Amino acid sequence: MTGTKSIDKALSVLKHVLWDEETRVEELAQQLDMPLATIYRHITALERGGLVWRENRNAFAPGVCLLRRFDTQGFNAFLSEQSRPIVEAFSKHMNLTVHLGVFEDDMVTYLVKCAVEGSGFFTRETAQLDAYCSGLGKVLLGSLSARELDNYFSSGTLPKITAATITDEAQLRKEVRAVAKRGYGMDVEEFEEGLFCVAVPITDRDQKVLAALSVSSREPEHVGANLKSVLKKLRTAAGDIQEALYSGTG
Amino acid sequence: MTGTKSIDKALSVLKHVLWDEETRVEELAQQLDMPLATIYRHITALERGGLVWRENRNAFAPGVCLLRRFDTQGFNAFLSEQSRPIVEAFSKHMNLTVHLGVFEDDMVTYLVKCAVEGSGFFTRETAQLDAYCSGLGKVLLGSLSARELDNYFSSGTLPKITAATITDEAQLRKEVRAVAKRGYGMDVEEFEEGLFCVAVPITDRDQKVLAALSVSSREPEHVGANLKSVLKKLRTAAGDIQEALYSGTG
DNA sequence: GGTGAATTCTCATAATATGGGAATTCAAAA
DNA sequence: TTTTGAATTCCCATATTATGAGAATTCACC
Repeated sequence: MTGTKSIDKALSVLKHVLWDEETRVEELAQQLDMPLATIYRHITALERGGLVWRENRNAFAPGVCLLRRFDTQGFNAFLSEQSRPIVEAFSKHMNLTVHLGVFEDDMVTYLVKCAVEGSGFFTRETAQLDAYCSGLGKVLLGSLSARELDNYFSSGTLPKITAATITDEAQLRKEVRAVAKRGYGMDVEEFEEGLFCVAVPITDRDQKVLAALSVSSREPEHVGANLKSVLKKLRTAAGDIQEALYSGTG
Repeated sequence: MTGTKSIDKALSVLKHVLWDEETRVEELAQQLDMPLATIYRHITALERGGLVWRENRNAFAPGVCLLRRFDTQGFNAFLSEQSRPIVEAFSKHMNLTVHLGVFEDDMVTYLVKCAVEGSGFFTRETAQLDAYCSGLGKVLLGSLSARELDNYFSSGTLPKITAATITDEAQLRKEVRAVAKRGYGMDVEEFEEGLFCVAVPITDRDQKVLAALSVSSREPEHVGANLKSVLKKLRTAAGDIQEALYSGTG
C-alpha cells in the first residue's frame, strides 16, 4: 500500500473511463477528487499504453492492447478501420496490391485488401487462407510462441500448391524462424506461379506482433533488386499503422 | 510523456503479466529492466486494483474488474468459485437457504445456491429467474443505470405471481430506487406464498455492484424482528466475498 | 521440521508527480 | 471565415512519492 499512490490513481481513472459508457473528464475529476491536470496526465498515460482509446471528447473505449487480449472481433474491426486509409494510400503510392492480415484459428484472415486494377487476386477481405504458403502468413507464423507453433503444425497438413511451396515441416520451421529473425517474410511463387510477395509485421509499441502487411507483385524485381526499397516503404507503412492504433501521437 | 514514469512501468508490468501465459517474476524483472522490489510493488498495486489475479507462483490472470468488463462467462465462473465456500459456510451458520445471483440478459442468474434440508426451493444453479419479484433481483435492479433500467422495463412484463407481487412499473421503480438507497432488498411473499427473503449487494472495491446475496426463509421474523441482525450477517458475508475476489488481503 | 526460493519490508534519498493557472487548441455555431 | 466557450495541454517550483539494495520473513515442497 506504499509507493503506488499515482498508480492507484491511474488505475482508478482507467476503471472509471472504461466501465462507464460516457465520461466527462471534468466530472471524473470531481468524482475522483483529483485536479484536472492530473486526470489528463493519467489519461494520456493510459492512451500511450494502448489501454484506452479516445473515441471523442467524452467517450472512451478499450485500447488496442485490451481489445487484442479480450475481444478478437472488436480488435479486428478496430484494426481494419484504423489501417484502411493507410493501406489504401500505400497501395496507390506503390501501385501494387497490398494486404493486411491477422492470424486466427491457424489461418490468415485478410482484414484489408487494396488491389490495383487488372491483377486479379482471388483473396477477399474476411477470407481465411493458409498461412504456410504466403509471405504474410510466414511473418505471422514467425510471431507465434513455441507452443503455438507446435500446435499449428500438429493440426494441419502442408499441401503443395505450386512447385515452390514449402511442404516439409522441418524446412518450414526453419524458414519461419529465419523470417522472424530478419523481420520480413517473402513468398516467391509459393502461393501462385508468377506471384511474388513481401511482408512485414505490424506490432504494437511493445513489439508484440498484431498483424502483417504485404505487397504482392508479378514482377520479380520487387523481391529482388528493389527488395530493400520495398521493405523500407512497407516498414514505414507498418509504422504508420502502429501509430494509428494509439490515440495520441506520443 | 512527463510525470507518468511509474504509471508507464506499472502498465507495462500489467501487459506482460496478462499477455503472456506464464511469467516468472524474476524473469520479468530482467526483461523490463526493473528491480525486483519495484515489480512486486507494481504487481501488488495491480492486484489491489482488481486488474490482475494471482493464480499462483508464476501465473497471472485477469482480475475481477477485467473479467467483469470483458468476459462475462469467466467472471461468473470466477465469482462462483470464489464465493462458494463463503456462501456454504454462511448458509450453515444461519441454517437458512442462501443464494448468490448476477444480473444477465434482464434476468437473475443464480450462480450459487446453498439450501438447508427440507425447505424445498425450486431454484437451481445457473437457472435464470425474473428479477422483479425477488429481494435479490430488486437489489440487482437497483444497481442498474437509468438507461439500463429503462431498457429492462421496456422489454418485459411483470406477471403477478403471488398476491404480493409488485406488478406496476411505477411502483416497482419506486421500490427499486428505495432498495438502492437503503442498501438492501426484501421480498415478502412476492415470489412464493410464505417465503421471505433479504438480499444485499456484493460490490467490488469501487462500490460497483457485481452480484447480490440473499437468505430465504419461511419464518417472517427474519424480515421482521431479526432483520437488523440478518442484515449485519449478510453484509459481513458480502464483504468476505468481496475480499475473496482480490488476490491480496488488501 | 528443514531448505531454497519467493515475497515483503525498511528507510534514507533521489527522483518524480503534483496542480493552479495561463496558454493553447478544438469544435461547433454564427 | 470569425467567434466563442469549452476542452486540453503546458509550465515549473516544490512537496510528495517512488525507488531499490539488502535484510527479514514467508512460502511451498521435500
